[in-house]
Amino acid sequence: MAHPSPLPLELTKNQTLVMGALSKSRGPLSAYSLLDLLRDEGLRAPLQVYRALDKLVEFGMVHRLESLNAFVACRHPDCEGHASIAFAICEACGTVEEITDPSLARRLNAIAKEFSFAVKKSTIELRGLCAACHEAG
Amino acid sequence: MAHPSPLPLELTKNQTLVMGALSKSRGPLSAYSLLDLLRDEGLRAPLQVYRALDKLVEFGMVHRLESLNAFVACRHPDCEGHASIAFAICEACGTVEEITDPSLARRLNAIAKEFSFAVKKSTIELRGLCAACHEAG
DNA sequence: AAGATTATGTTATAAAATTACATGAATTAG
DNA sequence: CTAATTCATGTAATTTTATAACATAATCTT
Repeated sequence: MAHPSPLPLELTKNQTLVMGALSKSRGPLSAYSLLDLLRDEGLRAPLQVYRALDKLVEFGMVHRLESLNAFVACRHPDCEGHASIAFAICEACGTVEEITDPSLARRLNAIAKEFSFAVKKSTIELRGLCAACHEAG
Repeated sequence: MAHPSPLPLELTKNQTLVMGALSKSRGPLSAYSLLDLLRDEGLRAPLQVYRALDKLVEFGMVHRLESLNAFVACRHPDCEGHASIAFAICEACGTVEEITDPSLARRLNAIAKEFSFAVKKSTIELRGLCAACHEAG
C-alpha cells in the first residue's frame, strides 16, 4: 500500500489557503469551488488549486472523492497510516463520513494477494443516505 | 443495495453500438473514446454515448470506473445480482479485473449498518499493478 | 556562485459531462 | 383508431473538470 509522504514542516502559501478552505468546509469541495472561495485571497487559476491539492493529498491531509470529483480534509487527528479508508457519502445532505475499518482493509489486502495484485491506492466510496436523511425520508 | 433494472428484451440501436464496442475492447473506454470508435456507425454527439451508457449501467451490463472516468463491459455471465463489485485496475497495462467477494460485501454491509447508512451504490477500486506487470517490474 | 529543485503565475487547451431544445417512434388509454 | 404519454433520438451550446506549455522567482545544495 502507498504511504503518504512525510509531512512538511510547514505548508506553502497556496497549500495553506486550500487546506484552510477545506478544513472550514462542512462537506467536500471541488477544485473550482475552492478556486472561487479563494479568489479574494489571491488565487486566480485552476492550476494553483490543483497543485496545492496534489500535494495535500500526497501528504495525506486531504482525500479525493473519485465519485464526486471533489476533495475533503482528513478528519483524523493523525492523518498518516490510514492506508484503507472508506467514505460514506450522503447524496441528500452532502456530508461525508470517513471510515477506517481494519477488517475491511484486511479483506481487501487478502483479495489483492489472491490476485497477486500490487495495490498502490484503494478507493472505497459508498453513496446513499446518512442516518439522519434516511430518517427524514 | 441498489438492484439493476430488469434487462430489456433488446437493446436500442445506440445501446447496441456502445455495448458492442465495450465488449470488443480489451480494457475500459471513456465516453469520448467510444464516440470516436462509433463515429462511422453514425454516432455524432457525446450525449448519444452518455445516454446509452446510463442505460447499460442501469441494466448492470456495464460498470463505470470512477477513478478512471471510463466504462467496462461486465464480464460476468449473469450480470445481475452482483451488488458489490471491486475492480483491480492495472496502471501499467490497463487491464481491469472484476472481483466479487461475498466476504468483502458482507463487511461493507456491516459497516453501513453500523453507521445506519443506506447504501445505494458502492465503489471499490484498487489501483496498482497486476501480477504480470508487477513481475515485469 | 553555479546548479538543482521547488513553488509560483499565467494563458491556452483538452477532456468529461450536462442543459436545453427539437423531432420521431412506440405504447397505451380513452 | 386516435390522442396522449412515454421513450429513444439528434443537435448545438455550454459547463465543469483537468492538464499542457511556458515563464519567473525562491530555496536548497555543494
